[in-house]
Amino acid sequence: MKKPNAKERILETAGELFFQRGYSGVGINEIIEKAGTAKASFYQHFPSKESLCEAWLQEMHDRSTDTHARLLGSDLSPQEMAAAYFTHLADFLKAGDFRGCPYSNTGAVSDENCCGILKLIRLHKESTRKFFREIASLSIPDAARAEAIGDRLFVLYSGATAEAQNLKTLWPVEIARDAAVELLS
Amino acid sequence: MKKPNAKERILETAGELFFQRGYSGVGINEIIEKAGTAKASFYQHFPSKESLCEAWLQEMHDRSTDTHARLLGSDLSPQEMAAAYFTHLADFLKAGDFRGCPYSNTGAVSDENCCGILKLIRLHKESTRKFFREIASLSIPDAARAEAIGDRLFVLYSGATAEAQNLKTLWPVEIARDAAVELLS
Amino acid sequence: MKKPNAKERILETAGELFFQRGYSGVGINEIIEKAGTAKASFYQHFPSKESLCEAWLQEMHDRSTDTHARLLGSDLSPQEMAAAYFTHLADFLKAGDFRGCPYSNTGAVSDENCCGILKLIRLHKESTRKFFREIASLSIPDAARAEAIGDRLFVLYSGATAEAQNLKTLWPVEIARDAAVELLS
Amino acid sequence: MKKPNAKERILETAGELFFQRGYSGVGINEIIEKAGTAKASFYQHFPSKESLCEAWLQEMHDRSTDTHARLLGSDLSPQEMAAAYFTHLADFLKAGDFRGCPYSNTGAVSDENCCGILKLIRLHKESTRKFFREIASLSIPDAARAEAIGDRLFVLYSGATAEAQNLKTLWPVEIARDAAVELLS
DNA sequence: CATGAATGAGACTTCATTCAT
DNA sequence: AATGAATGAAGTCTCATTCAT
Repeated sequence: MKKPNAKERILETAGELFFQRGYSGVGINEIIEKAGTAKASFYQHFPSKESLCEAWLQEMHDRSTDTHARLLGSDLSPQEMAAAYFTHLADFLKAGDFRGCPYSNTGAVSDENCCGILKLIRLHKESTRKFFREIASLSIPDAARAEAIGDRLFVLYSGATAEAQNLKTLWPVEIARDAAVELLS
Repeated sequence: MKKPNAKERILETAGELFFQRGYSGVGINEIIEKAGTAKASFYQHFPSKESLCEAWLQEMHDRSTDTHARLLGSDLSPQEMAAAYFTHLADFLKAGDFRGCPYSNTGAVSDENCCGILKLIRLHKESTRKFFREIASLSIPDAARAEAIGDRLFVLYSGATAEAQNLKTLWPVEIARDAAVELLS
Repeated sequence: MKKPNAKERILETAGELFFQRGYSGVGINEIIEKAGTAKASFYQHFPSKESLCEAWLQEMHDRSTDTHARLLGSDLSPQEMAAAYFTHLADFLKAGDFRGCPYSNTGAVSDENCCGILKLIRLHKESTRKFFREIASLSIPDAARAEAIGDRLFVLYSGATAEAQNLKTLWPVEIARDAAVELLS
Repeated sequence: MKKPNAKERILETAGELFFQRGYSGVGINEIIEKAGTAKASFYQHFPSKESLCEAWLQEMHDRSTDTHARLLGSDLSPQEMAAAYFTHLADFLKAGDFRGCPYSNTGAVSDENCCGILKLIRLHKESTRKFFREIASLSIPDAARAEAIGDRLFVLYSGATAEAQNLKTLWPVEIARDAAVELLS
């Protein structure tokens, strides 16, 4: 009755469930049941539900860091980079039933006690902000203006994600993409 | 020890708690305790926790409708209207410990079963979107372009609120305000 | 499926179980099962397992206070009082399968976090000590000597209870009773 | 990172923890963590937590047997022996944060299933009783009376230890020592 | 001889809700 | 209209133990 790789199965299962229904909407019981693990096996690998959430956020952050680097390392123009990113965002949202940004959603149910979680959320958000600033700096010579435009892209990105979730539609992403392309012209 | 207006006290108490800690982070027990009501009195006035949430969202929506009408009825220029709105948003966020948008936060923990809640969220969001479109239409003659710019303002507003919550800072709001003023020039 | 008087049944059931197997050896699940209550019913009446323990200790303390008062108010001689008390102790231990002193047993598994429990234990022990001092003062004119003898009776009583538990025998109680009578002569 | 003498380290660590917080208050996980051993290494040396407890009690019993023999073999008078023993007890209790008698504390959380543990407790208690009887026999010619007085010393010793633990004070030990000296005069 | 992953059972506590009065 | 007691289900987490390597 022993099954190996419990940790991986738990992390993968939890990732899906947290994404679909939110950190507070998913219990340990459901996670371990769907992962086919015993409760104690879970706590062997993760000291708490909170730490599981942190592992999930960290894993996604690593992946998004890769995506950012790949885009910035491509031979696309800044506008094309932004457009590609928003297109990728639209695909992601559509595929995920418009569940929005996992970081923002998690932050919505985390109080100041969850400092590990909150730190990861801020880390990811600042990292994404930096990504947009770098794109902006590629097409805008003035450094200060480039930073401001980068931040504007970041805010558009965040709003597009949030409202696509709230309204279950993709038009906010399209609006944001158009605005981004305009800002980078 | 009889206290009148139990329903109002419950609604007010729940509003504060839901706002501060999120719908899923507050239990009925805490609400009735802080409101000074009995368990069964609560269920006399609200058939479920969900319906209490709906009443809260509805109440806030009514207030924001008033705010929108007052702004649109003022003699401010479109840019001034937008600027005033974002300034008001900054004040609201600062006063509320950067808890962000109650609607988005509630949506983050509601699944498709909570259709009443989701409907109110969409109602409010569409109403806010319409508010920004009306502002845009005041300064942009072309109707289609005005709608697009209004939507852009709406997305900026949403992103500013979300990231102010995530990063516990006001710069996203300032970025959004600057962008809004620029778009309306 | 509703049953009234849950609190009383819980307290009675818990008392028996705590006494028989110790505070740490009995779980909430067993208590509520034997009491025929739902788990949430338990927590309606007692905020925690610890507070249930406190209620149990308090209840026993009240009973022992009555016993002390009744003995001291009787027309027995001091020696007869002490003898009666140790006889009563022997009966109690025999009836209870030699489980010893509930207070000492509970103290053996309570750390400094359980300050409410520890306070009740000390309260009861000091109260019992006072009871023995009062008996001693009835037959010993010198106040200081009476207090010392009273304390000696108290220590004998405690040791008799403890070793009757450890050795599952009554001779320690008989030894203590003989010593007590001798000390009061 | 290999560490030798895993068994000894486990026994030593467990001894400290069992003494400080009681048998039921310490888990295997904490023991092996503090001892720096792996779970399975523990079960290689001890078939169960219960058997670890037995090893601990046995070890302490051996040490106390030595102490008894050394005292009885000394050239002290019976009164001096008793006084020295109670002084040693006071030092032990003060040093150990008034945790009382490990045997009695362990017995308080052991039911009839733990027959190995209970047997060791009885063994140790009878051995201590015998020690006091031997002291008494040194100063009391009549054999029967010596045995009774020895038992009385034993009960005083037990009560002093128990109440020093309950009340976190040393006066019960002093009372018992005074009584012991008086009984041996 | 040593290890770390896996486990079933159970720990204490809280959830939103309903009942009888 | 108002109440406090009662509830089933679920919450997070820990227990002593065993397994394959």
